[in-house]
Amino acid sequence: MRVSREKALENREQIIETAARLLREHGFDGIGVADIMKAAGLTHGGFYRNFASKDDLAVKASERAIADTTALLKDGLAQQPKDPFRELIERYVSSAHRDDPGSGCILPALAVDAARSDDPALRAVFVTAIQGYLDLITRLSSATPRAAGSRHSAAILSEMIGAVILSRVIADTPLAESLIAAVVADIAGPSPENKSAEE
Amino acid sequence: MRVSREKALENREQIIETAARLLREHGFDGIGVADIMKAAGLTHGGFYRNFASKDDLAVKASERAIADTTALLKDGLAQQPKDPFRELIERYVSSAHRDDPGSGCILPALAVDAARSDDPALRAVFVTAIQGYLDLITRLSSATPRAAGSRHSAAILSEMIGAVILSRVIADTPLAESLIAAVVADIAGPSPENKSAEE
DNA sequence: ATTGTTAGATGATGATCGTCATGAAAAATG
DNA sequence: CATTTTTCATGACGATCATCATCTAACAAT
Repeated sequence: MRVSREKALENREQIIETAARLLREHGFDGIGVADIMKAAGLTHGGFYRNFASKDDLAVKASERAIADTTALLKDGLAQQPKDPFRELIERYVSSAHRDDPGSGCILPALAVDAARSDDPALRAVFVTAIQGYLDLITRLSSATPRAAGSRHSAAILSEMIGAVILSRVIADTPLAESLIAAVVADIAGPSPENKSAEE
Repeated sequence: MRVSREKALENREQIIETAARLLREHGFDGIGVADIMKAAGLTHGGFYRNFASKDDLAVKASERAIADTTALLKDGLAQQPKDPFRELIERYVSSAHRDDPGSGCILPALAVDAARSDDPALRAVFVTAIQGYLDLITRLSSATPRAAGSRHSAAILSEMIGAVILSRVIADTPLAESLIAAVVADIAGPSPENKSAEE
């Protein structure tokens, strides 16, 4: 059957949004087209009118995921104008991010899958995302009077991503919380709240 | 047909070794039982006489991968008794490791896949591997008179893993080599060869 | 030498995969 | 109102998936 022009566009957005979440949760090879369509409230029939292939959807869903998390991050950092760098680290390396890969950064969720892919369009999306993060970190860390300012942004980003990935593996062990705390302190220094209590 | 008792054991080892490589290269969901068996020089028929399931093979292959890389690493570090910590970092965060996931550490290759799994046995293998690395880093970094000695091992391991993953995504871009160099310098300090030239 | 055991090849299972042809039905256009 | 256009559902395509039953031939034990 047919549907209004705006409803069709809404459906397409819904597919991309749903795929952005499910792909991050299950990986590129861990979820199928039919399941994505069903989760989006449609059947698998209309898929190939909207997308050329599953790879094509993966590209668009990854771009969407980046746009969504970037917007969310921008709002979050604006709320903490005093120390946006620390805010970035505390949001990124956190149990909340660890427990919700479906709405988190694509790098810890899908970068390994992207690295295995031979689709240049997909890889390009991830390269762009990495460069965006490197720019952001360079900007925020250099503006802050901390040891992090002297570190290369690539070193900081590597540590952030590795920490989220490791924390997801050990999510249900005693190690989990201490790893997050250790990495946040390593990158952003001891937390200001505890600092007064220490001295 | 049947095969000698030692040949059968040899075949089983071959399956595990082949799976250890292919799973690291393609991910748990990226390679099938039939392809693994074929690459091991067998047909898919005899698989379930050796392993209870594909997950069971994944556990045994992951354990094997850890044992192999640990042995390789131990040999490598023994060759550099003066500065084993730097040797560890330079071997781990390297273009060689980036370009050969099939015989590299399972953490950058499969930790994301393991985090998605609900098989407790598989997750346990990875948790053990992480703890092993944390112990190794603690041991080596504290014995070395460097800034790394004051960093938490979890922070260093996160940075190592994140760097390898990122370098695999950007493998064919100009960024690739500079990221590796930046992270090695960040963890282990400026390389000794260049140090004399700098000053 | 005979016989029982068993490793692995053959082949089939149902499920799921990505992809696409067709049809129906409603929106868009005249 | 009539006609054309287009979106999505139905359903099927062949390929591949993990898993297993069966068979056979050669090793192992007698």
